[in-house]
Amino acid sequence: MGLRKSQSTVFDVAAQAGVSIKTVSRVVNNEPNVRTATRDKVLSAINELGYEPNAAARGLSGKRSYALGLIYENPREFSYVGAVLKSALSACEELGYSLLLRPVTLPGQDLVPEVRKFVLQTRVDAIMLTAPVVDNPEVRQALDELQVPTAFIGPSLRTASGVNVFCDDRQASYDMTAHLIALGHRRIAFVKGHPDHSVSLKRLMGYQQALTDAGLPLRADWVTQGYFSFESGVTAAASLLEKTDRPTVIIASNDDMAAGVIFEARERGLNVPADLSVTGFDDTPLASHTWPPLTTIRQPIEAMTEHATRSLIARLQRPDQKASSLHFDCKVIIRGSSGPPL
Amino acid sequence: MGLRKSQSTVFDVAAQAGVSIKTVSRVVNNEPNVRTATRDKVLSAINELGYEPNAAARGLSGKRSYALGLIYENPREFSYVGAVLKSALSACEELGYSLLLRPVTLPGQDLVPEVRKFVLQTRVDAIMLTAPVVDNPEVRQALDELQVPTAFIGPSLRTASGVNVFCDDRQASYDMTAHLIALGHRRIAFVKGHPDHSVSLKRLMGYQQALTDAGLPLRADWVTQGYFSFESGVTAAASLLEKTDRPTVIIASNDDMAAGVIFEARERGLNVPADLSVTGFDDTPLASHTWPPLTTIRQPIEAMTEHATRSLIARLQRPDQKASSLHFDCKVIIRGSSGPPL
DNA sequence: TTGTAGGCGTTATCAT
DNA sequence: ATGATAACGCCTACAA
Repeated sequence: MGLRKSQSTVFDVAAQAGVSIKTVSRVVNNEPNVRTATRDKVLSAINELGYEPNAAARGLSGKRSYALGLIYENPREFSYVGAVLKSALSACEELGYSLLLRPVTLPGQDLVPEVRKFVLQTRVDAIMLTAPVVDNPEVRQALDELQVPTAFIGPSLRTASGVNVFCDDRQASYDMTAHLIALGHRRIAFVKGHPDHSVSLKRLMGYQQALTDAGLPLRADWVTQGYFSFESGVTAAASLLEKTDRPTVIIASNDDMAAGVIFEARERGLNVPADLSVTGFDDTPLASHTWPPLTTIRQPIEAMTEHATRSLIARLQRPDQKASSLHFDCKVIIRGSSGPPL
Repeated sequence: MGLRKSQSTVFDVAAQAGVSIKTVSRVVNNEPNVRTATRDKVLSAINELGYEPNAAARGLSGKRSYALGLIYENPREFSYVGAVLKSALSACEELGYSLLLRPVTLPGQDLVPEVRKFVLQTRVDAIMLTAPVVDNPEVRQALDELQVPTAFIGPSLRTASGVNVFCDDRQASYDMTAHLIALGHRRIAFVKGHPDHSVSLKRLMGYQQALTDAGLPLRADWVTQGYFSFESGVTAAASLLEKTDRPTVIIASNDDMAAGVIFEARERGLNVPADLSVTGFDDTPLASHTWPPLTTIRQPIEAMTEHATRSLIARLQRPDQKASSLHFDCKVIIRGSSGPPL
């Protein structure tokens, strides 16, 4: 492989424009105190030479790297993480930031060194945390000690500092359950989410509260453990549907599991929703693609992530701000997988 | 263990270990010619200080950034891109590289400046290209002019340089079609993929060739245009199934569309596979999650990507290598969505 | 085996 | 409004 054409630098641009490198820097960074005529000269020099600032030099010299880090648990499927990734990336791009990915594995033997290494090596300006890592106390403390500005996407508790975005999973779950009760259901089962995720408990609590408020008993045998995966939905459904007094609805704590429930129902020759109603959570693309399509809860992941990203970057300009937190509403989306009981 | 406002550098480590910064550098980079005792001293100093090398400084000084760039078309769903992303990331991590993402939009008005900017600003050591960008002539030329080592994942034609991984989509499609013919099908429809993707044509050709070899006519009205999305699968199925002499099989050019076909079949009260067999391509997670699960073609995306990533990085150590290309086999996976015709 | 000097391309400081 | 010069943290040369 030959030599790479050497890329032009601020010096080249400065020479071409007949100014100093500092002036070039000012123009590139949109700093004030540059005469319009001067700015134009520099801009056209930049154009002619095809100059692009070197991010490494910038990061070394200045204090900031113009990069954010996104820490997430490596998923089997990108339903949730994919949505976060996509909107974080587009917001970053628009604001001139890049996004560095750091998948981790939970429960991690020792996430702290990994996170430390990530932050220190890359010198990201800030970190974004998604569920379930967002609730990991070790990671949070490590970040706190490193003094990295952090955005928390869907944390269990709002933090004393940083950017928080969340929605009321408990309420959403309550609403879904109440909706099903209103349809006439009395035999309502529930598939819990992964125990590491704080939302799992919240969704369970909403379900239980709605039953209680309606005067229905809480039957422990109608609550099964799931792990947010399709397969765990299949397994959970199998155990719920083999009972003689089987439920008329299964509420799954996410769409992947709900798809698994539908799958298992069909395997057993049950019709959805005639014989069994099924509902999910998240309104991922999958929810529209099952047959019948899933009644689910739309959580505005994109909007939440975009807000978190923008707030985080805004906060980098003006530090020492207090914690901010923004609440987003969830919404029950009714599709074909649910209906009144027979 | 206390608060560390400023992160330690090679100088701190050197002082702590009583050596020069160059020796620290040697240890950090596993260079030879360091006495074991010296190495140990340095290592423990590194440990005590919690030193981590600064990637920006490294990138600026040396000529490599230890980062790869991944360029992909921003997807609606991460079925294909997600698989590539995941395995590229894990290979990178293992080899001490980071991965920078660059989603683009095709057809892009002007991808060249975007790609140029990406490469020049980040100074990535190499680029990975996925379909369909991998076949975009402008992008390829821009990369060529920038003299960036490139890996091509699933290119239409093998390139004169760089790393190529691909599999024989035409053959895979042929095999699938032949399998269906062997089952007794004679009325076989096909949903094409997005015209921007080179695999779309290959998959169509395999289908046509199999029909021809079996002495079956090519019916133009049984070939519909799709765009790799679930919705386009629904639309295509609708047009195929409203015919009076409808096909007994629909071969969709990817799993998302196949899921759409199943969806539409059920909407019309058709049973799969009794009334209609449906097949997909790619064996994404979705393929196992539809009901019935999809007969499809497994393309070893992870293995291909991992190989591409490793080869690319290996090539960075020893430049001036010739082009390499590795072929991976596809395999028909038979599941419940296909069966003999009635 | 180890150390010293110089430079990578940018931003920051302090002049002018 | 503009410019000279010093960091930034590391690596590549070349010495010793």
